[in-house]
Amino acid sequence: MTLAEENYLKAIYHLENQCNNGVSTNALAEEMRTKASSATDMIKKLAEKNMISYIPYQGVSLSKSGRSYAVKVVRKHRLWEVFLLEKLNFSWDEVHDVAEQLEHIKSEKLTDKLDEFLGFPKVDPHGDPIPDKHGNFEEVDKTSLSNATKGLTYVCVGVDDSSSDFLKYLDGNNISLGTTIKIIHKEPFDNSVKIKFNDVELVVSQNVAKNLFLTEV
Amino acid sequence: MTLAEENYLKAIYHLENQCNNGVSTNALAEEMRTKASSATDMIKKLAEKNMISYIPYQGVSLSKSGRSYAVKVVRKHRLWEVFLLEKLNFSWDEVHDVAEQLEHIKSEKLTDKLDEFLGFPKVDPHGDPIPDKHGNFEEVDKTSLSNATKGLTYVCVGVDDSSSDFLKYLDGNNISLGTTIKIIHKEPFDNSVKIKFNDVELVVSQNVAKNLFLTEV
DNA sequence: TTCACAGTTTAGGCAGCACTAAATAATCTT
DNA sequence: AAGATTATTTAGTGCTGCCTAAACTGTGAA
Repeated sequence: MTLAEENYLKAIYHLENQCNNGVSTNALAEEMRTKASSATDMIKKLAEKNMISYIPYQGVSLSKSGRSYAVKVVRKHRLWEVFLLEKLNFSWDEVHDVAEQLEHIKSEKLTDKLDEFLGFPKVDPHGDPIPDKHGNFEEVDKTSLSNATKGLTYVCVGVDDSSSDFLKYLDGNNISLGTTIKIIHKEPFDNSVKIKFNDVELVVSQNVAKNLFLTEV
Repeated sequence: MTLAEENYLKAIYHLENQCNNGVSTNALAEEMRTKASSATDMIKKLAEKNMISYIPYQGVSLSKSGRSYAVKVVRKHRLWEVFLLEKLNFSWDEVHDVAEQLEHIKSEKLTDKLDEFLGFPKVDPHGDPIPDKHGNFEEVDKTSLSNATKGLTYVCVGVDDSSSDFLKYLDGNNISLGTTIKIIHKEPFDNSVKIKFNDVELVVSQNVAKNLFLTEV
């Protein structure tokens, strides 16, 4: 599998997780920041290799081996993120881009030794679960802050948009994974949410609220 | 710089270190395990980018920026080797291949943080010096076992052939970097050498002797 | 039901990096 | 110094992954 093929597989994997139906060519092209015709080319190659099932004009979905391969790449990505954060003291907004490169290193031994070195972490710095050696992992139970209920208390367990800007925003406001948050008020007008954590109150926009994942305590 | 370009630069760097004159197209092609015509193609590209100076039919040599770039790649390679050996418990015959991949990760921050994490090591598991952030390093003073003098005592400081088989041979005979070796006898007939270390005597072939580097104590 | 349009695929090209075969330059021999 | 040999380069090709432009498919609106 080439680097490009791995990236496409990963993109299909992420898109499948977002909406349960098949992945359209356009959606894939957009995710890959490329053109639909390029996506079609790659789709054919991946279908040829039995990594995806593909009916022209009907989108694609991962095959068993395709999903397994994608999960391996995701596992590597997330392990490297933990390594960068915990061992090399990267900040959580910096880890993603470097992990994008490291995830393509081909050495099962490396991956497993790294996993061991890190103490078999269960989640990455963004709260996403890390598959084990066999590809198994538990999805964390979570809802976005937008869907949280007024008056209840939650713990921050993940972020959806792992863009550097968003993570810096959270850093700047002292929100990190594990922060306990109480929902003070939900403003219907603009869907902003007033929250309270560490004895401070903060109003966050709908955009922020949608990208912050919580679990009720 | 693409992956292929980086590998060519590194190859030119290694060849320049071996013989001081310019690097011939054929030598480069052989080092890269490719054909001379492919080497010529790449030579043109690298010359275009001012990484090497090139006069057709006269071989190539690294420019200032080419050497600087090559040294950066070498630095990364050797740092990753140390990481794999010391942190992930790879054996010294396993580190090379994985480091070949890791050396191409593009992130100066990663390299420098890794260097720091490892405690700014001076040499890699094969005894080769690790350039610092600025590309500076000291060549270790060493002679091969073939050139060692009968009766004198040395310390093993490096290996030339970092092939897995050779390193396994050394492992199997309990020779590692730091081992103190006394030259008992040099056999003129086949250039084999009888050495003594850790109270055991061993006869090693010319091939082994040429690839083992020592420094006198 | 048909038409318009969005979504998708095909056709044809381009750049990177490899290859083979052929041409050319440098060097060695005698 | 000329021919033979070796080293190197050029020409032409294939493969990957991207592109644009054009053709095609499927669907929703009239």
